[in-house]
Amino acid sequence: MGISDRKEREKEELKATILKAAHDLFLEKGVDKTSIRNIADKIEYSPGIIYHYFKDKSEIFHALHQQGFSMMNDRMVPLFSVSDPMERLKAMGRNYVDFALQNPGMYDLMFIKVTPMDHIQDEGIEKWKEGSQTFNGLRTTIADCIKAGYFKDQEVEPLAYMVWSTVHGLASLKIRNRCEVVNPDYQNTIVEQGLECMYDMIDPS
Amino acid sequence: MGISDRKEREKEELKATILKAAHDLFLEKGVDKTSIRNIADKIEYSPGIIYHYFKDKSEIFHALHQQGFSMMNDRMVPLFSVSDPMERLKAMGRNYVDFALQNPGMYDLMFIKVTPMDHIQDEGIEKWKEGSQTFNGLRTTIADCIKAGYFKDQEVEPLAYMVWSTVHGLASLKIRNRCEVVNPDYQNTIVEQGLECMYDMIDPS
DNA sequence: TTGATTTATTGAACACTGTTTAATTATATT
DNA sequence: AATATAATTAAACAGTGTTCAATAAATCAA
Repeated sequence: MGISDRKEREKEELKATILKAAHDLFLEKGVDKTSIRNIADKIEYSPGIIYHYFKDKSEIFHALHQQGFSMMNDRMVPLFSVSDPMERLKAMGRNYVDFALQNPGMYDLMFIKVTPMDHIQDEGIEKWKEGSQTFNGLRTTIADCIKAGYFKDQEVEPLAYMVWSTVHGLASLKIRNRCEVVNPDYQNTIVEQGLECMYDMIDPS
Repeated sequence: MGISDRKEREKEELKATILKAAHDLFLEKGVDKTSIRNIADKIEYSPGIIYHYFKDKSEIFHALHQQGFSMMNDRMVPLFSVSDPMERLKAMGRNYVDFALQNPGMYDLMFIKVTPMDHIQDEGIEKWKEGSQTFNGLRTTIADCIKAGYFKDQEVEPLAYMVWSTVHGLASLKIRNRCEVVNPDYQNTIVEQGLECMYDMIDPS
């Protein structure tokens, strides 16, 4: 049975090669401008081969989408060693924004692009597991904050969604070039300052 | 000179017809799935004609982009009759989110899609006028809030960007289907509740 | 009204896209 | 070595944005 094992392994290898090429290409040129033929050229195979490893283009994007969440989770996990929940919440916020600005292509796919969510719904992937996991980290931290006496009279779920919305807004408006309306003196630091501003709102000292 | 006037008028008419067709089509099918040929079919002209009225596809999107801002401004202007600045700020927030959820296609083009901003930068349209105007309304209102004693020790610009980010986040995560991670009991009302939650943060009563 | 000129419009072409499929090559099994 | 299975390709299809020479229509000058 060693042969079929090796074949299985080789299949996985080519699949990984395709994913890596796709990843590199769309970090370099953007998701929209990366074509199947571009990927095929990069790995020096014919375009058709890709359809033996992925159902369609959106399945490739979905795979990268998952990789992105695993990257983000890897960065979030260490923060759970921060015992003060408010400090942890702030650290998560900064971490989120930093991730977005350092990996705009990935962030785009994870939180802005339509495609990967379409795929999730089409395939009936009922629970968007990676996303739920990340959101749950936020939910838990906010629940901890409430237990610690912060956010009087607030519910966890709307609060978590609002905090997420704020950091997503800060990052995505920047990524999608909507910050031109901001006073030029603030352009370079506006995301950072906006984040600090959120800190002051959720934790008036 | 009446003839050239009429020709000018007819040219404007066809240009408006193209824009209307484009507008209808992309509200119906989405921006990405609306092609030049679709628009040409709808107005019963050949595809080539569109390039006599618009430089390229992104110029059409930019024109609709501007229409969107004029729609939004029309909804914002009346709010300046609200004299209490905090009440006005809250009303602007609700108005913004409502606009986004009622016109997701337009909102997409105005604040999420890459294309129209690309065009603005390529063409050297130095000051994104429509956007600046809308943002300035927010800036003014927040400055009024500070004068009225709200937001102690905060700067206008970061605060305005943060508030904008929050409402943009609330709306865009919903529009781009990222709310599936939210507890199903809250799904339908999460944007509304998130907004209320923001109200409590900026105006702790 | 005719002929010349300008303008509006078309249709075909180009290079690209995602995707499918029959044919081909390579590998594994008997 | 012959057969069966799997991997890979090349070609095709229908679509995309865009350009451009050819045509049709409208205007101008005589």
